[in-house]
Amino acid sequence: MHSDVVASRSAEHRDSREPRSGGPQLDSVSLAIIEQLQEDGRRPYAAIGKAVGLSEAAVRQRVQKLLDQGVMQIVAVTDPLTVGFRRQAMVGVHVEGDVESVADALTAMSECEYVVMTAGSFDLMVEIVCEDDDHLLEVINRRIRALPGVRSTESFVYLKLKKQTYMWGTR
Amino acid sequence: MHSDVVASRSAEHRDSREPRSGGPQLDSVSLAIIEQLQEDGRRPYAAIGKAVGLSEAAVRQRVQKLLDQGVMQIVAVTDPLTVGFRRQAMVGVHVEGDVESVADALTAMSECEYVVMTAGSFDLMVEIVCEDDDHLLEVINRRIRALPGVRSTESFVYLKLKKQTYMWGTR
DNA sequence: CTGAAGCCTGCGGATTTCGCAGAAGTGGGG
DNA sequence: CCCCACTTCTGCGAAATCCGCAGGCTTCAG
Repeated sequence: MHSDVVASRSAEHRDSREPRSGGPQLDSVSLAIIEQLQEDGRRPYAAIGKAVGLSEAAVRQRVQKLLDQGVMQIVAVTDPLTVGFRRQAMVGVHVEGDVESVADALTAMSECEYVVMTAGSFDLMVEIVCEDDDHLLEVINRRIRALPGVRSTESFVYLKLKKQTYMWGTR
Repeated sequence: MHSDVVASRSAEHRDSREPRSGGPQLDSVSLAIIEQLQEDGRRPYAAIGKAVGLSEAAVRQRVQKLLDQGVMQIVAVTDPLTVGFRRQAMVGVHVEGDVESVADALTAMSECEYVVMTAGSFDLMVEIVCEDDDHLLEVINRRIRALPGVRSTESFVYLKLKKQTYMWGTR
């Protein structure tokens, strides 16, 4: 019974990967629980309960619900460079026509780790994670620029990742 | 079996919070462990061990080391909009002089969630997470632009976050 | 009033985590 | 070649944690 994650997947077909914008309102207790797990994703439920004033079982139920609803995920995050992805880039995209459909196409590409619709001189910004220069070139020039609706792109190749945190709410 | 542990010689202890670029080489077993934890950050060590062919204690030691070295962190990640941060933006920064010192100053700001040095028309790209428009304005116009070395900035306010994954290596 | 739904608590058993001691492999000096 | 220092893996109890379940409390609608 290790993978209790499987259970939640079948219940609702909503893809938990896809962040929605107007999610359910969270009360201050759930917020406090999230803060605890942002500090340490493996913190025991009992310790969290002590911090937020709830029983261990209550914390467990709330965490499970937050995971099922896709409000948060508990995962390992790494510096991609240390795990073998040597080229990363932020790509700004100019779109003509339907921005959302282009965004969906980019979302479907596994090399696109981060896709966001923006206001400003770009319509979309996309973070790309690749293994090497050839891979990066292929993704940007052959795949992204080939998408219908993409007028032009501008690339910003990563030289050095300086900061990467997940501490919203703990300040 | 687990023969090729060519990795991790000199145990140079660096600042664990600051992601470095050329971190220690990871062998395939550590990579497999990370993949497991990218799927579920709370997966038990025994289950991971079964998946990668190691004992529970060995997995535990390796995970602890990866955390200590700052190669990965296990955290809860959320869609900021659902936890009360209503304004986000990517900011491109043009720098004159020492880019690294500007990057350090940005890294020190709690509203900057992501800081990366880039090649391209921007020297730095920064992701900002704020509570509202006033807060965003204050950060960009009063704090970032006031930094010595910052020549100009260009902002891309987030309209909709379409994708946010942490599944490098699992594709 | 009554039933359903949502959330919390307490509790016991199964599971996991934790610390430690020992074995096994590696890489120099002497 | 032997020995030592260092690293990493394994095995194993003891302690802590996780998990499912039954029950209590409150809210809300009929």
